[in-house]
Amino acid sequence: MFVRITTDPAPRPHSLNDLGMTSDSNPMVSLNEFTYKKGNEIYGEKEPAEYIYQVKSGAVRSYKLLSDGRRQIGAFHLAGDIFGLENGSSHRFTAEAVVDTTVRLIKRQSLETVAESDAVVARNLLRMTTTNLQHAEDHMLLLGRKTSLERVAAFLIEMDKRLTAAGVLALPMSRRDIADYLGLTLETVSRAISRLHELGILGFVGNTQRQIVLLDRQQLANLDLQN
Amino acid sequence: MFVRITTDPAPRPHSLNDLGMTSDSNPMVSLNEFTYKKGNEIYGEKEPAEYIYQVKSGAVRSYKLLSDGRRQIGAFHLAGDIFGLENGSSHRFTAEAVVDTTVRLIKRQSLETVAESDAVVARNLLRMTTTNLQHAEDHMLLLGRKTSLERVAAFLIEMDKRLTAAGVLALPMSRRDIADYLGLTLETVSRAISRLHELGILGFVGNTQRQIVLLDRQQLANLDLQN
DNA sequence: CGTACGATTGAAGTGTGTCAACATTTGTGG
DNA sequence: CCACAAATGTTGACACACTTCAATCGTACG
Repeated sequence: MFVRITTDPAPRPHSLNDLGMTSDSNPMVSLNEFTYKKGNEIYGEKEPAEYIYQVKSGAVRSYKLLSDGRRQIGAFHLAGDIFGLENGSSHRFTAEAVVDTTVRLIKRQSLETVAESDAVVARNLLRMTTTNLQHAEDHMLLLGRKTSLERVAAFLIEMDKRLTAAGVLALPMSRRDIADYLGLTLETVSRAISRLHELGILGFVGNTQRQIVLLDRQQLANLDLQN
Repeated sequence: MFVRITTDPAPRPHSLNDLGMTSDSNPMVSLNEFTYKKGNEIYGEKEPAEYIYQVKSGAVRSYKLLSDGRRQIGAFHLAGDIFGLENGSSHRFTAEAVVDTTVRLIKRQSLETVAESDAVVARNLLRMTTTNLQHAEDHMLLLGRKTSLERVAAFLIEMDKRLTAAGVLALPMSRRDIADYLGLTLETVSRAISRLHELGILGFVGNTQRQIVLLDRQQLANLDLQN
């Protein structure tokens, strides 16, 4: 089911324009596109970072693995987000398509070359890195100190802000993905969502539970303690 | 109060030289010093960020609080470290002196002014922010997915790398600080250290347990799974 | 339409938290 | 420098939030 957003002049967070680069203004910078099937790897941890990416459509998870398979997802990247922006020459996460996903690519080196001479690009690069840092800092608080209900509430609020269309949260990622993002098990995530449903804080579209309706954002925000 | 930096050729991690700024090369940038007593606040979360800081001696903790008092320490800043480098105009952590601590101050605005025209300063600013981001990313994995023993092992390895003098770890921070850094309780930290002692992985100087000797770094590294 | 995958729910287990007692160290004032 | 008080650290017993294991259900998609 498609929801058509007619005109979208709204400035998205982390658009390529934020870098001060478009194919128009910088014909040197190539903006290629590529599509990944659900579950496919976009790049692996410790691989050399040749490109940075912007999600055109779909969703991406960035994660680290421990040697025994435990996984921590550091971030989900949704439409408009830029990811793969590492410093140093290699990626610090593995990135995979959560669903079929189309991304734009920018050669990392060309970006750095531009940044060297263009203060605007350099500053925006810094601002984006800082935004990522800020997200990581907030997530440390969540992972270190919040209860399962607070984590799930925070997650729903975050997703609500980022991908709500028509008041419905159509989460592209599985319970396992959510769990690995929140430092929980998928069962605990499921139980927390059930509990929020019982509490009347959220509802579902139809009988499926993939599409969530937030009925009481205020109560949800109260569950996730202010930091 | 002005402090003249005489000669400091030693390349510290994150020294002010890394910013490409010394009082010699940039007489515009003032390098003041200030000393904080143990436990005193250096700046508070959401306060306007006027300065950035470099630890001259001592140690600093940066943390966030939930409204009910739960605390997550995001980082410890030791001699040589630069902290308080936020983007946006306000601090995202509260910073406190763990012990009596002397810091150097740099006016944030003057730094940004220099960065605007000096690509070297700008790049180093980005590099330092990226280093912070990298630490936060690794810490998310620890907080989300590691056991208490793995966390404490990782902590000891980190501190060993950063402040070992003469093979002895003299931790400046309390068990509570360590716990709030690792997302545990102080009792769990204490038990983990006792366990590492029983396992022969670490010992103590004298009868006190404030000074820790790492007897088997290899075994300690094995406990903290590679990521 | 059936098979497979993901989600939910229940029951039982466990790692870490909580509460409490005691030990040790640090700080303070005489 | 000692004596005491206060703060910090250790250890034990018990509690509980979350995990683990397992069964069932629902939905998607060949």
